[in-house]
Amino acid sequence: MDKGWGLTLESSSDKVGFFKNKPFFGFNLSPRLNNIKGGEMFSGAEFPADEKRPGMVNEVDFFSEKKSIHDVVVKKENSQGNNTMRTDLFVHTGLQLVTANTGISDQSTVDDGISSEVEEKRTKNELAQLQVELERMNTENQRLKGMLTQVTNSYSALQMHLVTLMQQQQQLISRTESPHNHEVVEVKSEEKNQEKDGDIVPRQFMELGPSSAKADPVDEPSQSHSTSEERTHSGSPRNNMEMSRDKAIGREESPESESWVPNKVPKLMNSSKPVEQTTEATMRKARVSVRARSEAPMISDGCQWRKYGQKMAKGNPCPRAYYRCTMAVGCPVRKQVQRCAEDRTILITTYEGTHNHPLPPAAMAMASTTSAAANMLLSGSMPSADGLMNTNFLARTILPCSSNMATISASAPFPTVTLDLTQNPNAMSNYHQRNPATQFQVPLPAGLNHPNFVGSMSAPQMPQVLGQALYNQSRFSGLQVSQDNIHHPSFSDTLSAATAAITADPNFTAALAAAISSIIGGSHPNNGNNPTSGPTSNSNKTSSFSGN
DNA sequence: CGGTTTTGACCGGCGC
DNA sequence: GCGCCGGTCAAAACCG
Repeated sequence: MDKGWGLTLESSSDKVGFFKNKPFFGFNLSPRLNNIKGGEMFSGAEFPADEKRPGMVNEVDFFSEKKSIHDVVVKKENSQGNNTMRTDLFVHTGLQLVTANTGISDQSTVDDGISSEVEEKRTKNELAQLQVELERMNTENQRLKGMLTQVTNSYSALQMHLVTLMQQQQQLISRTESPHNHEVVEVKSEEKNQEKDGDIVPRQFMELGPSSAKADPVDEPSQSHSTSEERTHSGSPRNNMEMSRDKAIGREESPESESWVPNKVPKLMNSSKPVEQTTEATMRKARVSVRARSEAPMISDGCQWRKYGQKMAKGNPCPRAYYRCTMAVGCPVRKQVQRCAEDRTILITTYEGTHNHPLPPAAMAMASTTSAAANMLLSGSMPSADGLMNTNFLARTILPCSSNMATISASAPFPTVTLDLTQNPNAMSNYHQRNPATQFQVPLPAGLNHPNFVGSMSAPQMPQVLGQALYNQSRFSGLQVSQDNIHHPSFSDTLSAATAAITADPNFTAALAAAISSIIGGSHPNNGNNPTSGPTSNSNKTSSFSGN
């Protein structure tokens, strides 16, 4: 049907040149009608000749001799329609006039008479209406997307601001209660004041690593500087890494040491070390771990990663894969991906480091998520015990609906924020009723003498963090899989639902988990490998790693 | 052919 | 000092 129209125009275009570039009814038919694009419609080779005939005949017949009648008919139809119909009529009429003026059409006709013409008209009107409707909805959709982005960002900023203020309040309390924290509190407050001066907006980069503490220039306005700088002083990731390692060992810090510092940071907890350095050590090791239910080998976060290692970790039969960000030369950001030992449907992705390059929007959302989490993790002031209590307190008081989303454990050597997106009684009803505990871990240094560490990511942060994560996930999927829409047809719906849940539904965690599950449940084009598929992929290798 | 993955080797921290 | 372990390297294999 639409092909016929295209051919009609194509035929006319042979004689009426200006028609080729003229937008007209049926030019951008909605996908549900046809995939014909504007250019294709006039390509001439698209359709077999016999397909041209019917539409052409009808159309030409219709316009050839009975312009007056046609007008009457159209008007009659239009009188039943709404505003959209009126628009259609206008366009339509123009087409007819043009076609009629070309004089192409004089192939017998009048046979089917007015009835077929009316039918044809009606169909065209419907199509035109659909097209206009589609365009209108697209426009509306774009507008809403923009609004959502804006609202999300504003919400994030406000949330962070609120949390920061609350933490400051907590710090004051802590200061009065525990005088030995005095020094730390002051330092932290200073940092926060700096943030309050305008740095609270969601960062565009993952500031989990050294940069946050060390006047890292890699904040949003100066990303290009940093990138160029990074490129000048490190021709390759290898060089960069070696440099970082040397610095880490020698502790001869310079502001440019933003590259990845392996978690081999030598003992920095000596009492002789200044507080600032201890803080930096903490920042250096700060991690954000995301737990998400996913069948895919790796959740997508908007960045490009290259696998550089895989090992068997003790206590987990699933191998741990190591990835390095390859979006820019020398980007220090790494991540580890591993399946949960208890439930292999859970994928644990741990981010560490700071990007030294601009990120795509989706990755920025994720970066802001992780950065917010890390900031929360690193910006408090309470020592471990207080932090634990306060976090839980906040979780239960401020976000009672998700009270068990905020827990703190002291099992990891580095401060780690764990965003658990697996808790969803609805979406995961089939399995995983066990293990309900670890939603939001803020592991503390085992040594405990980590005066600057603060396990105080407060619960109010969670909606924002999770929302951002979800938002990112959705947007990224939509962006990167642009040619892959078939696989994720419901991203926007998921996003909308999840966003609505975040903002309105007190049980947002359940909705989020469901949304995340649905999003990352499918395969992702980025995931060529299967790093966490368990010991199957390289079981022979496994022995050499675990080896013992 | 260039980029990515695989995988055995290596390194450094840490506990005993 | 030794062994374990986490993390990384880098050559070879693989892939599009």
